[in-house]
Amino acid sequence: MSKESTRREREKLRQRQEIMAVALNLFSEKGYHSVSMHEIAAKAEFAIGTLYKFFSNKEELYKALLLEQSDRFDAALFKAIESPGDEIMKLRRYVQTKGEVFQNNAATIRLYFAETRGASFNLLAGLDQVIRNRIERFLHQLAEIFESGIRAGRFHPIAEPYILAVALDNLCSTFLFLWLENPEKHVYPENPDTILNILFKALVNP
Amino acid sequence: MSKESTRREREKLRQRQEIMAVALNLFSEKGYHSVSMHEIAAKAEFAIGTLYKFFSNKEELYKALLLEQSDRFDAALFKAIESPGDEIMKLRRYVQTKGEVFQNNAATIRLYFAETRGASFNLLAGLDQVIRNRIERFLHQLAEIFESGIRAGRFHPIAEPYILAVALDNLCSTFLFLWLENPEKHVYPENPDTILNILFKALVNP
Amino acid sequence: MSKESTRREREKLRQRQEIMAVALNLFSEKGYHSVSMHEIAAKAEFAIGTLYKFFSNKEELYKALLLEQSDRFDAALFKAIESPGDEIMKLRRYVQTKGEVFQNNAATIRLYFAETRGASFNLLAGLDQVIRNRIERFLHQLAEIFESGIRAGRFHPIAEPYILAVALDNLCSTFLFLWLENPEKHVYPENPDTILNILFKALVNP
Amino acid sequence: MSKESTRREREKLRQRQEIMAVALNLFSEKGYHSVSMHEIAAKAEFAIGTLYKFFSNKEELYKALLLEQSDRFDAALFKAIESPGDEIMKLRRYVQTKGEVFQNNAATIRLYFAETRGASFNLLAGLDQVIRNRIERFLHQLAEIFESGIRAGRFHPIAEPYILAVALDNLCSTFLFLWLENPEKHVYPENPDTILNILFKALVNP
DNA sequence: TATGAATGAGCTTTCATTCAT
DNA sequence: AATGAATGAAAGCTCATTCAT
Repeated sequence: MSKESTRREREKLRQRQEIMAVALNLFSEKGYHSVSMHEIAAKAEFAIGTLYKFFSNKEELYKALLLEQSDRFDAALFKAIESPGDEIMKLRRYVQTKGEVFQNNAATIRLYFAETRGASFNLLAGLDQVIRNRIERFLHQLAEIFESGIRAGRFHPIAEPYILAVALDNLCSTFLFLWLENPEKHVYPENPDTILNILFKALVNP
Repeated sequence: MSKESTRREREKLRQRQEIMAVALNLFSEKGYHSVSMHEIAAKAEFAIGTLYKFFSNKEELYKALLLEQSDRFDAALFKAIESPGDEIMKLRRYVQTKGEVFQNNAATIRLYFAETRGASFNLLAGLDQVIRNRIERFLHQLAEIFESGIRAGRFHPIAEPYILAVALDNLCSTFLFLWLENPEKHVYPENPDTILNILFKALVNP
Repeated sequence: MSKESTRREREKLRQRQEIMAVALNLFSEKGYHSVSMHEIAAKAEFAIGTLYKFFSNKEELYKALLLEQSDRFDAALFKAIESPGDEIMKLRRYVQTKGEVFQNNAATIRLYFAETRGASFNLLAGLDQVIRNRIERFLHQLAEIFESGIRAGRFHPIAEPYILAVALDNLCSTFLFLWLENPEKHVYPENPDTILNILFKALVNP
Repeated sequence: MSKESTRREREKLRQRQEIMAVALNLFSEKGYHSVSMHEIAAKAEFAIGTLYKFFSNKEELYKALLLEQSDRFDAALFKAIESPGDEIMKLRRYVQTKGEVFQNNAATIRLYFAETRGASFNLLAGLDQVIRNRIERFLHQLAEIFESGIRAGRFHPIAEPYILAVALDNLCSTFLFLWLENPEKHVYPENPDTILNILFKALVNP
């Protein structure tokens, strides 16, 4: 009986993920408003009513999608900066992991930026508050690495740690967007130092 | 007689701008798809038919909005980097001007990023080709400043000029988005050097 | 003063006819519903308000058009069958006149059949009652010719005179429609007897 | 299970026919442009969306209507002229069948001629090409009967067979229209010979 | 429990008509 | 008297959502 219900639950979860996978592809390809619930149902080979058993409305499906993906990314990035090593190693791993995550989940990234669909404009706004908090928490964690490096005399205190965290994250995103937009022309550097050097090395001659 | 027709034209222009102002606010608040032409008409206190006298359809109204605003921004930014002075002065003026433009046109900026409305993900995609070309042209102009600085031995050649241009531009945008989203918490630095230093000064101790 | 007002009235009539001429062309080209009052106004180089000075609405303009044209056709056909001569000469003149009228007024004929636009289906229905009465009156006049011919022993009484009138009129229309539809292939016979013979000569061998 | 799906399909077909019946009545009463999809939906007691499940747009519904009816008429008329017998018997049966079809399907006939909805004038133009071909094919078949009669020496060769076919067909239509418009006053002759005599017997005394 | 037929609010757009100038 | 800017009812159509089976 417990086994039975477990099997059922597993089956349900599998169906839920099947729907989300189809929705992810469609939303990232065409944008939120250009995908209909019927289209998702048809491609996932479920009845439209079944979709509404799993997600109470279109918005919920969309949010669940974002949440699930953000979860995976967050875990991977947290893991990268929490692993042992000095500040430079941690940043290096962060740059590398962010690149891998982006490149292995192009559809999801597109989803993030495909359509903010609401009162929002900024890369964060329009996302679920849960996701925004998650990103904020991560940036502070990243800032702590800079702070620790500065305290250790390893980094110059050229800006506030949080500013530096935002700057590094943004620098990575910039390279990744260039790559996403035109993979032939722009390559996300395999060596993380290429990006870190923009922060680490002096641009202006002394 | 000429006076008469001038008054009419002025009146027409005023109405057109009134519609655009209302549309700008609504689109930037709620996104393209969540604003109806009736809503715009009602808020602008015109009959729905009158909107269609000025803009042949919703898409045209939206594009006209983007184009007009992009025009103003482009002019301001070009002026900033074309004014006399060495490379550092030009970049400084650019950072400052971009900040002013953003902060004085928050609604417009929201519009730019409110909704890409398509299968796109990148911040440029989904925009009118005219605007994309304009942005691209500007980035190349910005890249030339870096290139000139490198040739003059004033900058270290730590990355390709175009990459540096994109990086600086995105760095500014990122801080401005943080400010836009939460003006109390995040302040766009009044001193441009705060941003430029991230690129200009060594982060890692030698 | 009387001269003055006469000149004005003439001018007004000229304008009215100018509008009707433009409307006739547009309606016959595109059909009633596919022509807008604005289109007519623009092509006639009048303000839209001016059209409404002459015709209280679109329907009225259309009806006026039909009425005026029907007037001209009716006059021509009546004249044809009222002119002196025996029954055969009258019918001959009728066939010839109907041909000339059709061929010289293709646009108008198209107008008649372009769109019945109402609860109607038949070639008469949907037309103004005035026009229907006019046509009915004409057919009776035509029937009288057949009756007179039969009474004079000049025609076989193979059917009621009214039936014969309808048949002859329809025979002419048939030839003319064939011609209208494909002027190269089907020619309306220059010699009226070609049509009359279908009625006048035996088809079945005795 | 199969029974189940059959019942569903029958139900669907019934609904489709219900919509078409309502549409037929409305279109034939008021003409294509003067009937709205909402009106059809309301009268058929369906939601507007349901109409669009059956017919992808208004035009399709209209065409489906014409096609279905034309199909039935075509079959009946072909059957009439293909049944055994000499040319006169075939023509007689044709005249009779056409009369029956018209009189039993007044609404449909009205539909055919209710509105050509275009720049067309001719009774055929504006119809679907499929229907026009069907009519054309039928007229040629009818022409062959005349030709065969002429070759057999049974008919005088007073005109080209195709012309005679068109003439007979239009003659029937004309009388049927008179009847349709005013059933009390004009009677479509019960005896087909009344019409055929106009073609078959000499009108003018020798 | 899963289905998908049915719903109808709400969208964009057109155009006959009005009326202040 | 002539104008044409302004109006808004109403059209065709879509699609998120519901609920009887």
